Amino acid sequence: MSKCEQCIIRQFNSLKTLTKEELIRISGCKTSKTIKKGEVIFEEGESLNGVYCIKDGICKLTKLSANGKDQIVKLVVKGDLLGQRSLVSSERTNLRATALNDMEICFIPKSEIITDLQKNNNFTMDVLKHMADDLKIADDVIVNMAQKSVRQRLAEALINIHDNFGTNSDGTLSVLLSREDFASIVGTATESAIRVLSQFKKGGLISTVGKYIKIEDLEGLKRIE
Amino acid sequence: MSKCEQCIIRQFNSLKTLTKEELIRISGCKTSKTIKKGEVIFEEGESLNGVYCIKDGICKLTKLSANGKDQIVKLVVKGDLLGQRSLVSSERTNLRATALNDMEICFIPKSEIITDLQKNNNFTMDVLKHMADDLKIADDVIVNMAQKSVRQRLAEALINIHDNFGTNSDGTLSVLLSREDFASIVGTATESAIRVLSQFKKGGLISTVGKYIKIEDLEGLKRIE
DNA sequence: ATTAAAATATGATTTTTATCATGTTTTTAA
DNA sequence: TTAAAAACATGATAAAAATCATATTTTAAT
Repeated sequence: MSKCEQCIIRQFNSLKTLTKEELIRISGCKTSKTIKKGEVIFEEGESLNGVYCIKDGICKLTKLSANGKDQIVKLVVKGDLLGQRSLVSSERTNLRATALNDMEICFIPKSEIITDLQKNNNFTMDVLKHMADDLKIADDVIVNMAQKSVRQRLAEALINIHDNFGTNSDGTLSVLLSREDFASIVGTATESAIRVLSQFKKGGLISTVGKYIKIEDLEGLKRIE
Repeated sequence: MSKCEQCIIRQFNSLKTLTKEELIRISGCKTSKTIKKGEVIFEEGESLNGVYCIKDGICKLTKLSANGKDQIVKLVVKGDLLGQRSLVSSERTNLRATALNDMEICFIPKSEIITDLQKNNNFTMDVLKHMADDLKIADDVIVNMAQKSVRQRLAEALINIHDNFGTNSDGTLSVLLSREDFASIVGTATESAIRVLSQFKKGGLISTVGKYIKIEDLEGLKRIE
């Protein structure tokens, strides 16, 4: 099994603040998992007793609304930590995590990492910093959901995915999402998401390469009213 | 000037985790302010170099959307800390804070409290816990904004205000908001908020006592489709 | 390879919500 | 106290988005 202290991924998240000794201890108690596309990592309402470090792949965090539709709240990618809230509160998760492609993840038991949280203030501060960033982003999402049209939200979703999750060598968005997923990010009906994406394509704002989407006119997308 | 170590308000927020010595030091460098209704405590984009402890009153945290409308992201009341994010990051605020009624607040400089954040792990952990709670609430708001109708969102807003901020002796909601504020919480046009509240009143779900709103049928509000 | 299921697409219609218009009431300030 | 401004109210209309219906295409399973 691979060792945390030799894993590059930790540089991308709060684990980078741990000392070599702490990492070796964590490494000894972590478990690695392979998750297949579509598989659920944890359910809404489940008790998490640890955090996941995403070594590879992407997953969506969703919440089931009263109307029966899933809302995607966040996309979590390679390098991110998953389930940080479980470190702080003993509450159950409020979100479900589902793999969007095949993933490699490591599970670190809460019992082990909580020691670091209590002793290594650098670690706590870094977790806090990430949480503060997430909160700021969440506030922005609230404003967008409340004030912008479906077209605008979808245009922004494309731009966000482009900026935050990168592109393949041919310029297509590396994150592959179904139209239903897009609808679930934007908070609209699947048909509406399909319609708007078709319009974007007709308007030359995006193009498609197989199932992948390529942004052709970033400025145009930003200008959507 | 009043002393933090004798102030009851701190029991409601993370300051409760500070030791008596720490409190005395904080007390020596804090400044008290009176804020009048409608006054802005800080602007979006301002650099905050400290946190505010709300001794009395209520304020709204808003963000200006590209369409020129303000969106209320959170209501902050007596007992809450304001500007915690400034403790963690040196970024500018992403929200504006405006008093909804006359307020008493204390300002604690970042330079002083940051020492505690670095040395007193209980304090850091409590701030972290609050941030995690806020994040969970924000996620719920995102889902509501994305998936629920204006009627539902407004009904929930009333219920939230009732549950979290309490009522006056006659049962009216203690938080007094204009119809524009309600619209800004729910993310709708002011006219729509007025219309829906009128419907709720006609339907016997709420009543009004002067400018105050009273919930008459809590279960009915919860049943709104 | 063939069929079933899932995902994508698009039209027609209805519902929801925003916008515009205008009037009334309440609050504020001179 | 009175005029002006702000807040509240409501109707008419337009725009946005959801829903329903029905194809078509793609993917998965036998």
